[in-house]
This record gives sequence, structure tokens and C-alpha cells, in this order.
Amino acid sequence: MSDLLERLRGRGWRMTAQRRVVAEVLDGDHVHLTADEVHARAVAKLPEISRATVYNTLGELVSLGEVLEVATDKRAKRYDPNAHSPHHHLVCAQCGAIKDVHPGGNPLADLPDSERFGFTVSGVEVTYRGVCPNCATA
Amino acid sequence: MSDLLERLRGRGWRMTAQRRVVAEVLDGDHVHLTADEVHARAVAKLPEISRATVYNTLGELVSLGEVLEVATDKRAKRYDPNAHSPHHHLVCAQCGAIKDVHPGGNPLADLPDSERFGFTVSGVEVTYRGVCPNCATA
DNA sequence: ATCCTACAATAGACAATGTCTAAGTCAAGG
DNA sequence: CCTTGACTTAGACATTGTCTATTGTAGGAT
Repeated sequence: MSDLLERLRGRGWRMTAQRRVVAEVLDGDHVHLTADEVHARAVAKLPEISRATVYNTLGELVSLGEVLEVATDKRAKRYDPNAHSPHHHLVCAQCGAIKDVHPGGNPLADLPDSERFGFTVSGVEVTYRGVCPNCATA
Repeated sequence: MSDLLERLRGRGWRMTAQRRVVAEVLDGDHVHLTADEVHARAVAKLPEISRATVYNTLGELVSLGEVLEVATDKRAKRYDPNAHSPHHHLVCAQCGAIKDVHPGGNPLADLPDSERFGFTVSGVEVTYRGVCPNCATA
């Protein structure tokens, strides 16, 4: 299953039970978990894992570029394990559900130099807002 | 100065000293303040204003569509008084500075039906990430 | 002008999320 | 098998946001 673990080991990551569990949680289903949800799932596999470790590990994975932080709402960061396939997000304004989407077009190209204010622009995030079919009928 | 206050009064908003101060803070300079920064500036004009009132008032202004919430980082919501001119944001990854930008293109049109998953898509936010000239030289 | 009443403001407790520290533990190389 | 430095832990702390019960007040009614 996990080439994620392989990649991490290859980069000299010290492998511990806690880190393996966090990596497995993220590698499991490709949903967008909050830090607390990751912690909850990690505790299910390894009851004595602490909150600080989960936060630390998530931060390290982000630094390594293995997962992405998503700031779709303002409540909590979410972590997106699908870092190796560029994509954007479609968020339900009511229930908060998040879908990955792959729009056409290239937003980076749409930003002319005159609108860059001297910034070195390195990336772009696109967040579509709407209402999901579930919430629309409710 | 403030047609903002006029608009609000016209909508039957009950005008109080506190609400006027919050509106004035937002109407003042078109930067992107956090709730706490709004509170700090409001206190400077009206020392006895409470934190809850600032949060309430900001929430009401958002509901009325007079200001926008921006979730560029995960620390705190920011409030954008420039709600009447559609625009996107360019954020410095280091210092957090935010600039309004007006890219070409239409991201909404770039999202095909096949990528909408039955959602009723109502809006889109585009956040460019980069490093500002200031931080680049430092 | 004053009075009423519903709506707004207040202080402060509470909640949610994230960060830090000091001390103990352990993976991995020698 | 030992050593060492990186990792983990528990829990205090910090920040941001929300809620409640009480007090105050804007604006219409008299």
C-alpha cells in the first residue's frame, strides 16, 4: 500500500509507531480531515498517541510536501493527502463537504504582471462555493 | 464619507455608537483586518466597546453583504470591506500581507458540469500565494 | 418631551483549535 | 548492546471565536 511510508523513510525520516499511524490515517481514504479528526483516527489505532505529536507530524508532512493544508473554512485547517495531483476544491456552504475538482484553464496565467505588485507568485488555490445535492433537498 | 452608514440605515439597521465605530473602522482604509484588529481600532475610538459586539457586528455586516470574510490563512478570519468590487487575493507566504488583484479569465466558466457533482455552484475564490518584494529581499 | 419596548451592548465564562515546555522514551548507528 | 539526539508525552498555555444573563438605549408611540 504505502509508498508514502517508503518515501518518508527514504528521506531519512525517523520511523516511529506514531508517525506510521498518522501517515496511515492520511493514506487511507482521500478525504479532507481536520487535525482533530486525524487525531481521533490515530487514537483508534494507537491509544496513547498525544495531540501534540499529531500536530507536529502533520506539520512535518506539510513541510515535506506530502500533504497540503486547505483553508476552506475558518474553523480548522484540513489536510489533503492528495498532494501529488494538482486540484482545487468545491465546498458546500452548508454542510462543509469538500470535493476535489479539476477545472480547465490556468489561473496563474490569468494574473498579469501588472497585478503582481512585485510578488514572486508561486501558486494558486481555487475554492468553489456552492450547495451540495444533499443540502439542496433538505 | 460613508455611504456605508447610509446604506445600513436605509436597510433599517438600528444605529448605535458601537456599530457606527465598527463601520467607520472598516470604511476607513481598505486593508484586510482581523476581528481583533477591528476590535483594537474600535476601542481606540470608543474605549468601552466589547469584543462580543465587534464580533456580532462583523457577522451582521457579512450577512448583509457589506463586507466579505476572507480565509487566506487559518489563524483568523479577515474582513474585506471591498465587497462591491469582485476581486481576488494575493497573499505573502511569509509576512501575510494581502493585496487585492483583478485577474483576467473566469474561473467559474472553467468548471465543467462533469466536475460539479450536482452542486449548485454560487461563487469562487482565488488565492494566489507568493512572496512579497519586502520579504524577498530580507 | 417623555415613556416603552424590542433590540443591542456588556462582561465574562466557555469552547475550539493550536502551540509550547520540560521530562521521559526510543530508533538507529556504532 | 550502548549512546545519543531526535521523538513523544501530558498538560499548561495562547489565540480566536461563541454564548448567556443582565443592563442599556434607539426610535417610535403618546
